[in-house]
Amino acid sequence: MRYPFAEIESKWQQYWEDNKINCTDLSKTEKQLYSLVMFIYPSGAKLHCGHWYNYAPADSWSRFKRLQGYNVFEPMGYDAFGLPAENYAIKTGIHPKDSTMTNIADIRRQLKSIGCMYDWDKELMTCVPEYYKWNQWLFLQLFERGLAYRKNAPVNWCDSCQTVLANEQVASDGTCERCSNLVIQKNLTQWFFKITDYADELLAGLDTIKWPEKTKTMQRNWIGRSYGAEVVFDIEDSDEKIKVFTTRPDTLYGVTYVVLAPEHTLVDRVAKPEFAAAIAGYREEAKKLTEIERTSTVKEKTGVPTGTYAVNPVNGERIPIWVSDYVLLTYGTGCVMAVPAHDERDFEFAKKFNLEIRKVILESGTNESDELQAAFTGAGTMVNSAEHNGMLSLDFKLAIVEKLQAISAGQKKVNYRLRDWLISRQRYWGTPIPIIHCQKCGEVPVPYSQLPLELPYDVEFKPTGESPLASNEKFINTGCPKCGAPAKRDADTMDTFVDSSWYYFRFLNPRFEDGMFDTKLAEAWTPVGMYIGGAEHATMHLLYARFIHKFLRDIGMAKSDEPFRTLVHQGTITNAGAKMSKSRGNVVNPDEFIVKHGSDVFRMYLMFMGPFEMGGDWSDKGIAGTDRFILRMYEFIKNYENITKTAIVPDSFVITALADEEKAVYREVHQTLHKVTIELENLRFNTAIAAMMELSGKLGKRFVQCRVELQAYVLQIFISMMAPLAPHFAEECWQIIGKEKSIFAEPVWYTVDAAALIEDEVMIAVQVNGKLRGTIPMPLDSTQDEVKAALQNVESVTRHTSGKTVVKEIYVKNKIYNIVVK
RNA sequence: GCGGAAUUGGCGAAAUUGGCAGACGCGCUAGACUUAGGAUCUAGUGGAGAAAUCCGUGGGGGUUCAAGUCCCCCAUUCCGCACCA
Repeated sequence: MRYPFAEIESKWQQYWEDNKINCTDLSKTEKQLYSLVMFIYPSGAKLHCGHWYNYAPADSWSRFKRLQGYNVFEPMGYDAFGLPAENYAIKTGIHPKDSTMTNIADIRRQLKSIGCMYDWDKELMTCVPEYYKWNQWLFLQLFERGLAYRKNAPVNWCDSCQTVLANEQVASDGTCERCSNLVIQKNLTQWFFKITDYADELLAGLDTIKWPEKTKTMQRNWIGRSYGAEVVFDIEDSDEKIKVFTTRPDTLYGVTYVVLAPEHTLVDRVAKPEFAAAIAGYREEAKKLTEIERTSTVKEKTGVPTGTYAVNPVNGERIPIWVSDYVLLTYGTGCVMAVPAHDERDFEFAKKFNLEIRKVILESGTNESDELQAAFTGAGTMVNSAEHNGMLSLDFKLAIVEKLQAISAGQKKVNYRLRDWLISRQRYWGTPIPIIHCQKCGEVPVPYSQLPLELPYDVEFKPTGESPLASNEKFINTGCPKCGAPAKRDADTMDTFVDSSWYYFRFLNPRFEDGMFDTKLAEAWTPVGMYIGGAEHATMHLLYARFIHKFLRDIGMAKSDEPFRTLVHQGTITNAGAKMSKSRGNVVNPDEFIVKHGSDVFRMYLMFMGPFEMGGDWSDKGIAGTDRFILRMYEFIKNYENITKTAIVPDSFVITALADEEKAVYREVHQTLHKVTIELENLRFNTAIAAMMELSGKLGKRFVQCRVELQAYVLQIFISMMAPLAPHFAEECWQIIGKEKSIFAEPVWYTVDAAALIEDEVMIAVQVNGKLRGTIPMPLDSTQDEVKAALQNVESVTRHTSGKTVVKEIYVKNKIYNIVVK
């Protein structure tokens, strides 16, 4: 005998679609809940078990909320622009648009087979002009406010993808996030979004949202705010100045040299001619190193002198200027004041090149004359610091900044690790940047009336390091909107993270034509109440979306400060220890399980495997368990056809009025309901399912002894508890017991009867010297004396106490009785 | 190097405030029903032992009447950050 899942599942999916059960009425804003999963990238690899592991439980949570009476909006769409489609085109000659559309059609079919309550009327894809028009609009809005700008900067270049990457897209081992090729540095003029303007707010906002602590920490570290001072050093025989950022202005008297990053433009201007050759050589060497080699903490320090000296603003000392790759151009000012005595890196460098190490902060318990074995980075008392000697370094830290300010040689400064978001990509399959470059007028925005600036279909994809659009004459040549002279369009396209940084707004009405999105709907439906997706986006998508949301708020489009109120990361499903990916060839296709077991069983199995946020290595070993459970329940419920029609089912029962067998059943159902409600609320599907299985085992013989009204009542509760976890199954069973309407059309979630949670008898564990010697049933809330009296007759206990002295007795009501004997 | 999370039967995993370790499921064993069983049902199932009992939550110490849970040290795995001045 098998559970006829194929008929049942297609029947209900058809029913949901025909009756628009899953279409949310967004005009009803009472008890509204926007429940979102990260939309899908439509690659050729199609849907794998990892996607199911994300989407199915997210849907179960949403369905649970719907049954509880929330008006839930659950959309799905396609993050359809991006490099893989273009790389595929280079390999096969199939146009990205064509392959993407084919993939979307396949993936849509697969998504529908999960049976999620996606509102398909709101489906969207980012690669159509109706969508990316608004990326361009957003770009122009940012541009008008100076938040989109172009600059020449050393950028991360992936030679295999033939494009630049944002910092966030470079993995920590210096490889490309997409293709794992080694990323190199290149100087290019690129478009940036000024996310740094929002650094402080992005940091502060983290305290207001319910996100995993780990993700918030990652964002905090990524933003990397640090407090300190900017100090200006004059350069001997030059009008140039060196600005440095330091978090330790208190060590200023201990500066014995200054270091510039090799790429710093100042290097050429300050270096003495006789040192130029050595510097040029050093720079060449530095360029060859990968980011990871260069920044490795174990690498030995290298560097070359410039022959020029800087002047310490507080004591007028001449200090040599060096060039070293341990200083990064992209952090702070690209220049560092070196204090070898109090900084580990400077200490190491000074030791190697025999530079002076001067102690200016004395560690308590040490003498000024003691030789430093390592840099002392803690706080202490000032020494060798002129009139400030004897001061506590912590006090001096504040005082010195005031002094610097007074002599115009520095000021307080907050510095960020976060850098502006580089959004240009030298690729085809993305949103064209709506800028025209005119010889006379410079960067001229494409007028709003001309949006969307459409991506042409006919282009050459061969990666040349230049955007494919550059070679499309028809696209690239245009007139300047300002002066009319011949001009060229920007040939780059936008990072696809621009698309995903606001898509949750667009979902509310993807066909909206009067603006980027319907702000009225947005006001009622955003921020997103529950957002579920992978943790790998912690410092990319999830940071960009917060930034864009705040920007949209600032231009009056959104009312809230944050896009995603609650965030949950599902765990990663690996296969043979590795993340599933087409290139590794370890993708597990869910389709075969759907064919063999059906969608509900597969979904339940995924949820039953373990905690949602944990993930784990793929195995289908236990799927028989959920399969058997569903079959058993189906067979069981089939015995009670139309029971709700034949019996008059009351809304509630008074437990005291029930017979003993009925009481037990009633209690078990409510205890399970209590447990399942809490577990589902917290996305602990595994324990919710376990509780359901436990209940099914317990009902057993007693169920048939119950009056028919109670039987119907119990079945109703049971099916509604199953509905979020196995929606097709529940719909079918709901119909079997005689319900006319879909359970999701008329949602029900039952209320726990508190009276049913109270047991009148409890099992007390009895210990002697902490070792379990027996358990005895006792009436609820029995006193210590009552339990003690009952224990006299328990042989397994008295055996261990008789003839011994009782030292102590501990009784925890309704739980445990521990006798300590000697 | 720094930071975080984890480590529980043969396997996936449960376990309020410290209070009966192993719920639930897989697998396994035995039985039932069957022409058959890779279907289904029933019972058993952490290890050792005939039993009483003893031992068991990565390892070692500690606190406590009582520790998977709290404290200290160590190991392994995964993740994040990695010269951030």
